[in-house]
Amino acid sequence: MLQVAFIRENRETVLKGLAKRNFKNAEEMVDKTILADEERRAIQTELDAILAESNKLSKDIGDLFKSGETQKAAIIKQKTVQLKDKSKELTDNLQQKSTDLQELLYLIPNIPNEIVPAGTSAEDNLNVFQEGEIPNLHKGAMPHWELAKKYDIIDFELGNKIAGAGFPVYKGKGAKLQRALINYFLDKNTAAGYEEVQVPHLVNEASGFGTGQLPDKEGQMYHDATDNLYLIPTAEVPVTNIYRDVILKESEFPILKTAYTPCFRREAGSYGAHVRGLNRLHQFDKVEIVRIEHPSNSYAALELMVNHVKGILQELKLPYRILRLCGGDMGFTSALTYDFEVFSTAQDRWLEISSVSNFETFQANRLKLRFKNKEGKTELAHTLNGSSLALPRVLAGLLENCQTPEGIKIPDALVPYCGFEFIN
RNA sequence: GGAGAAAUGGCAGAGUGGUCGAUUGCGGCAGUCUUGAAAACUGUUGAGGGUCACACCUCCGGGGGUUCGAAUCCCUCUUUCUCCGCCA
Repeated sequence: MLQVAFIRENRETVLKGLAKRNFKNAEEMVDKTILADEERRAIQTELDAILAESNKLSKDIGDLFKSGETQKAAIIKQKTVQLKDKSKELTDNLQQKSTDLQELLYLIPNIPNEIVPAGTSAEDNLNVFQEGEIPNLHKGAMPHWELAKKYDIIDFELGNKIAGAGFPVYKGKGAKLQRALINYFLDKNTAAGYEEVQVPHLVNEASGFGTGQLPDKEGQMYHDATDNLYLIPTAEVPVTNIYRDVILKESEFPILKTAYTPCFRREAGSYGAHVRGLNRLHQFDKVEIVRIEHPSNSYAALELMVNHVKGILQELKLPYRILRLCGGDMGFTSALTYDFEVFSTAQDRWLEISSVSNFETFQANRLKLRFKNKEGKTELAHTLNGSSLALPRVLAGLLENCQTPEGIKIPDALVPYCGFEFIN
């Protein structure tokens, strides 16, 4: 969430940013927030004065008791009763106003970076880079779900039986290929300096709030009501929350983490042809990279992350492109996002396989993730994350683009991880 | 799952109703000494709100209560430790 002080002091910038996102009722929301903040501070000031007086009187009573002047003490005691009533009332008001303010702040998305293109939908995203050859497939080339069936490497019906739609079962070389991809991605990430971590796949409410999944995306996560835990929609949540409520030393920057986790998404309301096969799942595997950066370095870091993911796709020899997301298509918490899409030749469409974002201080503010700057003051850090990479659509692209009449030709980089060169 | 104990600043650990946001030690930072470092000595060192800056306010696991006054008493939740049970 944005800092109130920032909104207060940069009203125009905030409004401009929200306009880029096509955020509705921006002016109303922002002014409501500023007003709530003013009211909150006014109540706080009033309350503080009463508490100060009340503290003083209590001390006086203490002194009077010590010197045996109990009668005087009794008189002062009566005075405090009124103060107490007033302070109780103000405390309630303050709490209410703070909650109101908090709720407003939760509703305001991050301000897009200068270079984010204006726009309302995926149509307006900016294609900033593209490479890799789109293969000419042989006659009879198939989409991945048919290939999966033909070679018996992914069983959607079986997953359906065990859990439901969107929970595939990977079999034989399909399962092995999954494991190979995970190991390959993790190795690439650790080689680039990211420390590998294994994290819980369920998180508590505080973690959900920390990275911004709660309160607004509640319905997209699986929730265990008995213990009030959420199945993670991405490793971003547990990994970034390692640094919730942490004050770093400036020398600790940068922090680089990578984690493999399954990801669980309810994806309520998504049905139809474009979610077929591996295109959209309730459970999928992903290897994530997370960085905690000094504000002055976060955009250089974003660049590094983009180049890192590029390197992997080059090595896999998959045709891909990079989009700079427009204001309307960007995630709630992001200031700048690059999406990677692999071309699915048999489906003749691009599939998103990675999303790399700089959140600036938006998450850090919720997380209370700070560092001590050179002046010794605490300042919010910047958080970034990206997929490196999400498995199902990489697999879809791989199966479709690497198909030959003789079978699926595994990219060279993966062969040492798979232990086979062909799926046939 | 059952019984008992505990939760205090980066860490260790005092404090059991009144100038306590908190003794002390370690660690961190700055300085003195030193060619430099170490050691020693001196000083400094939690977070948030508020203010031009002070003042002032809040926070001793979370929430609630008693009291003029709570780190300290009561209730409750969470977590940790010890013992027992179960167990990959």
